Amino acid sequence: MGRAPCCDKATVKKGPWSPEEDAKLKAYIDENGTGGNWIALPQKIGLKRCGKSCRLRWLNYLRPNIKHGDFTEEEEHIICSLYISIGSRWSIIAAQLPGRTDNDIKNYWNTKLKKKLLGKRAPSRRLQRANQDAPMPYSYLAAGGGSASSSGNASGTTAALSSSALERIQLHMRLQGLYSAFGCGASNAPPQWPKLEPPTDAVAMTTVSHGHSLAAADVVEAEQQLNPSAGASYDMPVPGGFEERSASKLGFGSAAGEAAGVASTVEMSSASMVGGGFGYGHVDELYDFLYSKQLAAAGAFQGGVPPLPELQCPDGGAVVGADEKFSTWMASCDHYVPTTGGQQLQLQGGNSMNLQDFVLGYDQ
DNA sequence: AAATGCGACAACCGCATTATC
DNA sequence: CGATAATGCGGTTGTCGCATT
Repeated sequence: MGRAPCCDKATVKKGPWSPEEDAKLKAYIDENGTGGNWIALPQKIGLKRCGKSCRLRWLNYLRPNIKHGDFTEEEEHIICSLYISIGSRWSIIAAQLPGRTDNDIKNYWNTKLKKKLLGKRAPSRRLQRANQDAPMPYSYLAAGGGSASSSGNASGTTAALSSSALERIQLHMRLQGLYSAFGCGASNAPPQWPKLEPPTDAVAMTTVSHGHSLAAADVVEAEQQLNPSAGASYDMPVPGGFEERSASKLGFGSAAGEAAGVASTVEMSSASMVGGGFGYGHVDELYDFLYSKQLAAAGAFQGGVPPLPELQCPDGGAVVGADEKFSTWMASCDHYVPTTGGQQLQLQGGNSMNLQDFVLGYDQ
């Protein structure tokens, strides 16, 4: 039983849009708006296009005030910070970058930023297609993985792990490697994850006291997927940039930071931006990492990878694991207080975040 | 000069969610 | 309140152009 198609694929044109089609669509929407019905729109203006295709074309290309290319360092900064924090929620990330579309950001991440941060070239798509007989997540391949595992059926289970989660683990570990190199790890003063603040107002996004937050949540996911019977350690290839330690053993099964008696928490900050700079807390290291200012000197990635504590609600209650758990927590935990102007997340220290800040402005 | 590899971007596909009847 | 339609979203694929062999 297949899903009913949204349009008649036999009569609908596919592929790149012509300037004439663009002009028709833009002229109509400029004059009449979308009319609230994308499905009917192409028929109204005589376009042989699927309504979804029209919508996508409008949102990603024709809509006013769209910026293409030339991401600024600040934008990269925001993308990386948010990706580490929330994963591939491209629409949410896009909402923090006026004029950018989720598609643009997604493409930019996949083609540039990911390589910049993970430090390895992605195999070409052709190569990936050629290797389809032995499916393996890209990020795992990029990590040089696939050769050794003590978890038995690891190749199969690893293949099931989302690449987003693995990438975030990699980013997490790279940053932790940096922190170790800077001596943060040895001082029992865990570094903070980036504190993101939207560029336009005083509302902040995420930071995590005692660090390690949401990316660590992916470790929980990885742990569960690699071995449902928790408590074990896993041989796992160390991701990009760590190739020289590719046989390192990572102890994912130590109930993470709990062993250290550290309850990681999510907190949000309402600290305002200062003088055009980002109020990113300890994100300087991330910034330097992004722009390779300290990589060469780091002598980095020695001393092992610190434990990765799980993420908890501010009350120490629900442990936040994978993306889904984060969503669930965001939606359900009692720090999430409805207000008349939209949802508001109550944060540690009395700060708060209006969730409507994440509303996309597509129709403006 | 032709073939191949690769990066970048646009567009498509299908599932999830939301709105409407 | 359930069914259906519309929309939103993220992952994936197609295509083009440049670089390299």
